[in-house]
Amino acid sequence: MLIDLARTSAAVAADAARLAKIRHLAELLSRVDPDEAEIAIAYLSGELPQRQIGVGWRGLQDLPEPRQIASATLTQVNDLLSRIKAQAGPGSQATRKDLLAELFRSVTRQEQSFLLRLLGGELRQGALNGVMIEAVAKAAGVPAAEVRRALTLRGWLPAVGSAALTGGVDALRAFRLEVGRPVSPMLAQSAPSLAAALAKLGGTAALEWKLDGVRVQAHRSGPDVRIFTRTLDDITAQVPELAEVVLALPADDLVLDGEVIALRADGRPEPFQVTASRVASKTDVARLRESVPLSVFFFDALRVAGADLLDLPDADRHAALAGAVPETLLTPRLVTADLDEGTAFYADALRRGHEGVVAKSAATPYAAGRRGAGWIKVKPRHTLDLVVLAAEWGHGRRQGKLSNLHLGARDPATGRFVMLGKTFKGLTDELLSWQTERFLELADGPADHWVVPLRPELVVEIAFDGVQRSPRYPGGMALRFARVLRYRPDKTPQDADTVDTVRALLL
DNA sequence: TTCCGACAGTGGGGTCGCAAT
DNA sequence: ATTGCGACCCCACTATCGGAA
Repeated sequence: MLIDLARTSAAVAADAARLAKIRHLAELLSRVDPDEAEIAIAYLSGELPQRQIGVGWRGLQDLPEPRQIASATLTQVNDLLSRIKAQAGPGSQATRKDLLAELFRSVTRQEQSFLLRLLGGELRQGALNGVMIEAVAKAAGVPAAEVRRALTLRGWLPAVGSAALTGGVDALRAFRLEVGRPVSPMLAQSAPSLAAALAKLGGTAALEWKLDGVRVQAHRSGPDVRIFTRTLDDITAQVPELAEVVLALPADDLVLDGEVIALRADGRPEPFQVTASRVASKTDVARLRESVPLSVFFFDALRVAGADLLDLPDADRHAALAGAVPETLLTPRLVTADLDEGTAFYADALRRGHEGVVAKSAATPYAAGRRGAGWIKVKPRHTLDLVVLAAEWGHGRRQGKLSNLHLGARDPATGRFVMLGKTFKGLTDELLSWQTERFLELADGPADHWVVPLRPELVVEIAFDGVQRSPRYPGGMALRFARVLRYRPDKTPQDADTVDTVRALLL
């Protein structure tokens, strides 16, 4: 029953302790019908079996009142969500809305609240994939490591968890790397400097250029090639030149990990927006590949010539990769324990317009998620002193706090401030409280509105990765990945950085 | 007892495809 | 032709719990 999940979710949310959350979830999983286990695991980890159904925050407005008595089963709810997803073409939005209303009319208030959070993509119960892995392990009586391993290979916890509940460890071990089915990609942590990254890895590391493109996983079985993104979406049709590259390799049973990127004629990278736009385009691909050709650089191999490599150390996997693809397709790499040598490699990557480097432990096997810190990215950081122009009220745990800052640079020509973007990152709870009070003193207009305009008096030091062209902001440029470092009470708005300084970073 | 790894939460800019206007 | 929405590309950071040291 849906009500059982809604109650479990509420209990999970009410307990701060992770072990208690795991207990609540495991108890639910222990009594769920095996036929509905996949749905239960998906919903309680904030996912939908359909992945996405075309309903977002807007579609969740103006829903009907709940009924009094709970009767909906998981299968009923899930079938309705499938019907919503299946809508397409003229009139589909109205039909979607009708079906969604039908769903919400058929459930109680507590179920509505759960569905709203689930469909809105913000479960806010303090448990998602990571906690659910533990809960599945507990309910199925298997080691969590077995669940994690199967998840890496299958990439979809509801399927893995359902198998674990039914078939235990044996069922989990049956998950193998399958060519044509994407694997959860290994992710990197970050470090503030190359020295810090090398220290974390303990001496010798493999350094690789960090290219500012789109992560791809290439699968080839004989003549069949499939290309997947980080979220395991199939983008083969959008990147035909990549499929051709893989098809031209001598080995015909392959899974490779790499980055696809648009390069200019001189070999320097295009801005990320160019690569992303090209990769996302589904129409006119044949013409686009002439005007914006994509290049691919591989940095890992999960399977070469039919041999699975995931459990091998990085050094061995890379050796296999280097044997399988020509050097022109390899991400430039340097294995070193020497900081000076590494620094020169990093500086060279930046000079050529790339994002930074990734430092890798030579010993680490391939594992999904961030566990193990086998990969550490290092990127340079810019900073600017900007003026807070406005602030937005926060959600969730930031409710009641002014959270999101509108940032502006000084325009010497007009004496006014030009907005360059927003940020909510880098703020401690203490700082959030302080700035909320301070902002209400500076409020220049109604403070009960979503956005609270401020007199431009506060200077804040902002870190960011770069400046990009913006179709949204008046200066035609925006900061990428802006975050707060600290307030600068010692500075006045007249000391703030200017739009000219920012524009110089765009070029 | 202290430290630190892993998670969840809170949102950022940009772009595409699609349906509605 | 334009606008709004959902989805997904890139992502940084803090708070918290609980196992490791």
